Amino acid sequence: METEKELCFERMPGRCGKHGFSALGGGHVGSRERKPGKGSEMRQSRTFIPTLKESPSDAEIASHRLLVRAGFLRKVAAGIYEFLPLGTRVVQRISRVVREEMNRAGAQEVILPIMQPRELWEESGRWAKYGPEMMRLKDRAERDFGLGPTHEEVVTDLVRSNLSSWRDLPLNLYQIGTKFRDEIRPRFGLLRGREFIMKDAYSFDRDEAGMQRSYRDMYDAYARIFTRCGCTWRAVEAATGLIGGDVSHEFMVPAAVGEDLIAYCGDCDYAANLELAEYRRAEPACGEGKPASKVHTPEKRTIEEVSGYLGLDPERFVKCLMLLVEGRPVAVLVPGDREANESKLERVLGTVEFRLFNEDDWRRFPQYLQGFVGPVGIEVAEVIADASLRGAGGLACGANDKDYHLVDVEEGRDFKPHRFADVTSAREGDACPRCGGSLHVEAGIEVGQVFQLGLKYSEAMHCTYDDEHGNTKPMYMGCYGIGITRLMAAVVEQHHDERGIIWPVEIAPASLHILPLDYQREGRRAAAENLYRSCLEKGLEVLLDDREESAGVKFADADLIGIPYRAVIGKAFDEDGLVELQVRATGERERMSAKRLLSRLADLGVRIRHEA
RNA sequence: CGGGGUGUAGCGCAGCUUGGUCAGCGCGCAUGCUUUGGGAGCAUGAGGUCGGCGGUUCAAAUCCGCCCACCCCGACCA
Repeated sequence: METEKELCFERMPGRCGKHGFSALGGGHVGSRERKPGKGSEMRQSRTFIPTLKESPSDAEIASHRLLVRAGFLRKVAAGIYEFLPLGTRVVQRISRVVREEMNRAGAQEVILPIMQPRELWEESGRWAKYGPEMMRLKDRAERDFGLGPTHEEVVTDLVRSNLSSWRDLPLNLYQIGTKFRDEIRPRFGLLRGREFIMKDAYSFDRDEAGMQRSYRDMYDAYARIFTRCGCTWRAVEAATGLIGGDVSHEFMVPAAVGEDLIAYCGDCDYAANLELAEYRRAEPACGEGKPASKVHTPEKRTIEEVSGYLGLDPERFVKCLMLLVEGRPVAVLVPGDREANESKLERVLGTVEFRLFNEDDWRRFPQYLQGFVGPVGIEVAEVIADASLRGAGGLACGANDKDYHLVDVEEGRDFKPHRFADVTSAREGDACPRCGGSLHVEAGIEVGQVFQLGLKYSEAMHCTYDDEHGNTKPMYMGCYGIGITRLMAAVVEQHHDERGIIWPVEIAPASLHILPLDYQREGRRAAAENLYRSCLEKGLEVLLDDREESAGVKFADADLIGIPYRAVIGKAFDEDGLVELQVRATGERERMSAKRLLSRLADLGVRIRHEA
């Protein structure tokens, strides 16, 4: 019956598509005539919101669990999800904020393809470099394609072939679309999916200063976006990884489930991903000038074992890590109580082709005795020491002799690294590299990253322009990403309680949830319908729970779904004709007339929305 | 890719050790009546190739083999 009505409306001239759903909802209520409002219909009885009492067994973290339970999300395969109506609305809300801020910053929206020809990726060198994380496929003519994990190549190609004058720069193009990365291990629901929605933007400038200006504009836009989305966030210096470039910041949402660690200073504004966070080294301990001596340490191999056996602090040890770097052994020296930092090593070594010795490597190079290697007298292609070991004395280390260690070793006297570098991770309490203050370490979810790419892609792909003097120059590029769906999960991580989600108003699937209890009671029902209709006419996003469910069910679902404000029509209505406004976040309740409720919401900062 | 775990109704699970009244429970769903300020009650009912293939056996959800999917830890990483 409804289908017929819908079809019928579609065929009626002069009706635009966006009211199709209104017509459907309106038809359901009865024959009352009404003008279509600005807001879109959302009657719970007619909206696909399959809530679950129990948590799905594969959901571990709050955001995943709650988004599935509240009917926003369903899984299709590992790391691949369907967004149900409520989930889709949230994606649209976030996208709207992103669009507004991107447009305000002067960027222009485009739509770029997800399937991209191999040739473009050959040009940038990333067809070979990207590895199996890029999903590759062939079309019927056996041509190679990749599903875009990111869009530098395509957008660079677009710009180089259609723009060549300095007058047309700067330019900033962005899109909001689906990305695919064949993650080695998808996990945590939306936080690390394979298919996800991302906003990516690319700026093109005439020179470095222009690029820096574009970068700053994007950085500021990001700050506004994350704040509007209700996040607590922190921008940190970041590594550039596969995207490339020199300067980069990540936008992190602090959360225990975050996969990144960040260090930030309690006293100044220094903040960086732990992958590159620096710290100020303390003055190295010096020895008492005693000559190095050999001590018997039978079967003591780990720092823990040897330090316990010799009664020396682990920090007085030199941990000698054996690395296989492009097939050659390299020794890396770090203080015994410190962890080597893989991404720092990557930059210091200038390659990603390295690993810690595995069992085979120890067998292949029997001159290195596992558990007893040390810097003194070691024969190896290169010895790299962490900066904190420069000039240190009174050290203990492996003796390169089975069951022996050395003590009273001094750097400079007993061994000399080929070079010193920063190869260890900062940790809680270390000194800030800028101000010497105390560093803190916390986990965070990366929801956005901005890069100054420089000339990496424009030179490789000949993306050039002619300047005012007729000289051909490569464009300076930047790229800027926001994980829309990841942000959605991050917000839930930050905003939920034991009962469900608590959406920030700006990105909530609706602003107001109307809960008429005992819907059959005619007075209540009419009041709910009236309130609903005036909300729609005002353009307020509203969900009406018109189901014949018990009060408990309605409250429980409402808590789970997490719409920020709730209008309960129940007892108070019978007694005084009032509705009760409830605040999801705080549980506050206040009785008022339906009329006042709307102005009250406006006072509370609920934005009246118009259909996009 | 290595290690561990799980696949039984839409969801959550029991049953598997010891093969045979073993196709079960709770929630959800459908119908009817009663209920409606915190996940209601009664009654009736629908729904499952027990992940797939093969094997052992008189007999397999249960034992064996292979495969697949999903989850966790690690390696790895936008």
